[in-house]
Amino acid sequence: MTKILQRNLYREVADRVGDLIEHGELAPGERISEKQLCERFGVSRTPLREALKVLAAEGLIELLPNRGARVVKLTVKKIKDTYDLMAALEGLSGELACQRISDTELSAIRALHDRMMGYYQERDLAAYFKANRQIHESILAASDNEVLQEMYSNLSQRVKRVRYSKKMTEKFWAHAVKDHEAMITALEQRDSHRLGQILRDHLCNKLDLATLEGVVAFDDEPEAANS
Amino acid sequence: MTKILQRNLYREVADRVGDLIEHGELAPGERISEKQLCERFGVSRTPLREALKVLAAEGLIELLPNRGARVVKLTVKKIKDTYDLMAALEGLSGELACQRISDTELSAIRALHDRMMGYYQERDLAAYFKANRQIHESILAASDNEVLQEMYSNLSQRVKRVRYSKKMTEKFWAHAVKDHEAMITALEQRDSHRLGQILRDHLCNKLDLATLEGVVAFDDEPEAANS
DNA sequence: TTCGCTAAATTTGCATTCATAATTACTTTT
DNA sequence: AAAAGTAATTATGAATGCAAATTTAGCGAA
Repeated sequence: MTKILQRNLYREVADRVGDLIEHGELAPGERISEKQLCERFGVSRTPLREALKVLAAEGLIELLPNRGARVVKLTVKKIKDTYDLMAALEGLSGELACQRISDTELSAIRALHDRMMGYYQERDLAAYFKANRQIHESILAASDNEVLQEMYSNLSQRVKRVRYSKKMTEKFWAHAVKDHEAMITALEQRDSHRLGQILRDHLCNKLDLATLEGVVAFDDEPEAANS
Repeated sequence: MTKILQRNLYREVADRVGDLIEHGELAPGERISEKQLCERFGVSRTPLREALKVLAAEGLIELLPNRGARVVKLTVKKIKDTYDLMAALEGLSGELACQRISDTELSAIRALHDRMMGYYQERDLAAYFKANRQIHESILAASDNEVLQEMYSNLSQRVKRVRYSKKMTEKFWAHAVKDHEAMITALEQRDSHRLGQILRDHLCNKLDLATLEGVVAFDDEPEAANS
């Protein structure tokens, strides 16, 4: 039962503008020219403006009345706040997953976990990351809470463009692996409280503030919106 | 520093359509006629359609391609899921508030709490509810996490139209009051873990599934979206 | 009567056009 | 030359118009 995906022009445009933001082609704080984007995508202003409204509601851009759209500037605080939230949501997903997960879902996650451990042994970082992502997504899916999933993916979208240095240290990696061992144990024991705790802490580790400082432009006041 | 509030037609329309949904004037699952709403508000289709896009992004309505907009049907499961999420967010707000709250904010909440207890003694339900809401909002504000606040108010919007019977029983009320006593204690002790726990459990109590069953129409499949 | 097909009417999606606000460029004044 | 005020330009906000899809109504056959 896959979600019905609507292919409207405005949705298409919103996705593509989102990509531009993610890949930094639209700079943070930069004023988004409607005309320019219209020409780029070959659409009229109507669907483009609808797309901008949606992106604003999703938190990727902000709309200043009569003054156009701007890409939201990600400050360190904003990223930190978003990660705090995502950690809480991951925690909840773990708790719910423990209560609701089916045996087939569980064994699928176990298989993913074992595969991932193999990748760790081989030091195959790319494969490890992929399996890792799949595990977290599977737990989220097993939580069987659509609102939660929707909100998580929205938050994830917002910080997607932050690409902190991916040079995982050995120590860091070992720690993450240890987390995952504890995770699968808690999940198989249906220890919801414990899995929740692990997942909350686990995500916090992912956000290394030190590396972050260099990536995000400035942490000054978001905008001098008032005249 | 109040948020700059944009007064665009589309935002105005979105708010008013939101009100219509909240007050049940637009029935769940009902097809929303663009023309009808345009005439009602005296605006053209452009801002109305933009408003619908935003409302869809906010989760109040859903847009079917070429088939118009529908008010999202709230099933018992969806409401339950939303409350689970809100509970997690309230918990997080408590944890963060403990870490970040200032003394002046704290004493303001203490004052609110004491006032609320007075209303409880007098059995002034309306005043009690108002103070209660203010306390929760204050904690949320003290958490100093804008993303969290935004998400919480969005979720709260979604379930606003669910008005379960407000006949608070004595026992129930006493329990809530007890929760609040524990809350203010934990907050003053800056016991973040404990306050988080209390807030998570507290909200769960608010959602009485028994009373809910009668209010929400049906809990059948959300929609037969596929042909 | 019920089912299926076809055509009219309605509704949605998008482009274009008009009005208004903001920005830029230019002129004038000190 | 710098600052300030004004006109020209550009961008945004909203309304209208047109094409395509969907829904509704009407008709005929089983």
